[in-house]
Amino acid sequence: MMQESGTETKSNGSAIQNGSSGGNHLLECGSLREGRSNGEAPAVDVGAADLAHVQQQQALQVARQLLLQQQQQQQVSGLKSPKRNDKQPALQVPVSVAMMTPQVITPQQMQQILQQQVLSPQQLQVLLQQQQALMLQQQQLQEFYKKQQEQLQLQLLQQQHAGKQPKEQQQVATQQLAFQQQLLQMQQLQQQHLLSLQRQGLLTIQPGQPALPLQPLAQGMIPAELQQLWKEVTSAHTAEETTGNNHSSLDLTTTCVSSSAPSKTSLIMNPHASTNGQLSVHTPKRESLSHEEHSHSHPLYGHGVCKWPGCEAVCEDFQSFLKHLNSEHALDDRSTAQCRVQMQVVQQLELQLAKDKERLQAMMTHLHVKSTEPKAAPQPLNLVSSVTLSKSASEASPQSLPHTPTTPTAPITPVTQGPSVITTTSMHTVGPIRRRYSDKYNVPISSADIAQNQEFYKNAEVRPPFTYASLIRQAILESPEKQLTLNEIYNWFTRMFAYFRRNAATWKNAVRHNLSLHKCFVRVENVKGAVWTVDEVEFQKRRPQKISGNPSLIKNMQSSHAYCTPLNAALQASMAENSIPLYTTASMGNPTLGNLASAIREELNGAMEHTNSNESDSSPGRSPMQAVHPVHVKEEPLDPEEAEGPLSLVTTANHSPDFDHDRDYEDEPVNEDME
DNA sequence: AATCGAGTAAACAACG
DNA sequence: TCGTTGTTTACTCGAT
Repeated sequence: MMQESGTETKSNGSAIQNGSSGGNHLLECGSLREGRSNGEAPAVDVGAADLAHVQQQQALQVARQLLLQQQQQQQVSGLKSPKRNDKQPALQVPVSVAMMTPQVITPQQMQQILQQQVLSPQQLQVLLQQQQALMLQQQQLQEFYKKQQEQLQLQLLQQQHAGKQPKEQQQVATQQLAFQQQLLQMQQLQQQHLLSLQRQGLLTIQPGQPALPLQPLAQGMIPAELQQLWKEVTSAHTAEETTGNNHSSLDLTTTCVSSSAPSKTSLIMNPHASTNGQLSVHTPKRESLSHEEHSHSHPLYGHGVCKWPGCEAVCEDFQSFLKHLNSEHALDDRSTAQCRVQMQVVQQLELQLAKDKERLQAMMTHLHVKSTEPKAAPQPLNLVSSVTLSKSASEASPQSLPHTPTTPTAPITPVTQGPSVITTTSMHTVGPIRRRYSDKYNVPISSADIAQNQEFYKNAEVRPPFTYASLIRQAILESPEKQLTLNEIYNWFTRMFAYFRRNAATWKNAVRHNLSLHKCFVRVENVKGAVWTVDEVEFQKRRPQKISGNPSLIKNMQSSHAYCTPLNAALQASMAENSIPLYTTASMGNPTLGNLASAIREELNGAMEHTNSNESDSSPGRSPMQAVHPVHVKEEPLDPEEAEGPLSLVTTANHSPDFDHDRDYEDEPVNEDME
């Protein structure tokens, strides 16, 4: 087991590297643009030539709003794209989102079409059929594409092992290219389809709007939805005639706005990304898209100002804004150019977002948070730097463990990390702990974290980021008499930390080892055996050597005047939030949370004290708990006869109100009645 | 590169 | 005899 420790750690490192490597290089969309310029033949020629001018304007507005909203939606959602293998080799043939998300009429668009009632039911039927056929094609293509991707990855894996460039890979790559071309053709087809719609006045697409081409597949309506919509509309269809001409200069050259934003990291982190290559984006509701609704949420209108880039024209109300929009930002070269600029901006922002996400991912990976779905577990944000699990845990439980769900007070998980990153599964793949922040003082500890984490560690099988020595000391200090038998220390571990409910042989050995090794733990004999106490002086002695790392942090800790004051305040606030009794002394009821918190704070204080080289142990930073602690300073074990005094009274007393006598932990039943 | 602290494993002895 | 407790050594790893 021990020999595997190193290898496992190394393998973790390699996994981390794999996980953070391989940026996605997306295909240029020049070919797409080129293909589109060639194919403008309308696929459908529906006789909708008599659209009324008013309706036309309305459709124009609605379509613009829709498309803008969709664009915003995509920006917010980080361009959801099919989730693929996390460990994509860097050589993987990249695919642009545009290719993976062919154009499909979105529900909003379809809704708009239907609401405008610009088509007869027969015409809609035709459109419906076309749409269904297109979607069927897309699904088939995407399935094929997925297979191709998997095949390619297999090839690449083999190639990595062999260190050569086999011909098969080139063949697969060629196939990939061919398939991508096929997808391009598919998109062109769909764009033609949309173009035809647009020419019929069904859709008015502002030039440069990337929404349509970027529309993810899942946002397209599934046939069932279309059918349902179709029924609704046909049942309520009135014979309203629609006439008129439309803008026909649909500018689709901006289709390739699909940037490289959906990087791998965004895939990993996107909680909505499903694993089957499809998107789990919620299907937008078929809500009514009246002007009133849009007037409150028009992306280009807010606070009485037109938000068109570089405009900022004041519009008294939404109607005037619409007029302004139609007049000033009509479909012309200028607006088109502005749209393109805006697209560039969006693209850059998406790129930046992708980079930042990737950076975050790398940071978390570096901090031993395994983000490989479905691994990783909820853990406190402040602990990620040091929370790792021993290999023994992973070896003892290679299977999926029935993890205890985290409590409501579980520490907050990193932001933007969806379930794909923070799940309750498997934390047992990480290497052994080498550093704990409680001893290193280089990670800021929030008191809220402490209080919350205590509850967290009770339930979540996450290794506490404290050294054995710190935990042993804490266990002893929490006891009323500041002394515990070995078995009681064991029980404290298992009671306070779910992690120590397994692999008992390992950590118990470590506890014994620490008790013997460190001078700060003093064995005191009594009639029925021996108890362990803490020599605070020795414990404080051993810490200065471990002050390390971030000097600025220590400086900050020192410079933050009255460090303990905000800590206490925050701690109390946090405990109040969690309905935890405030601690004042160690003898208070249920003092565990406060004690642990204060103990850790002591360590922080100790670090600060020792950085101030002239400080003595009796610095004002001492916690209330420590103030009342009787400090045992004994270099030699007590004479058994001496120990028969008051100390012996508590040797068998289970002082903790919630002491678990009946808890039977799986690896090794705790011997509760040893004495 | 050397050193140190921490974690892990294991051998061993004493003891009940 | 067996399990627990306690000590010690050896080793690895991460940080400095």
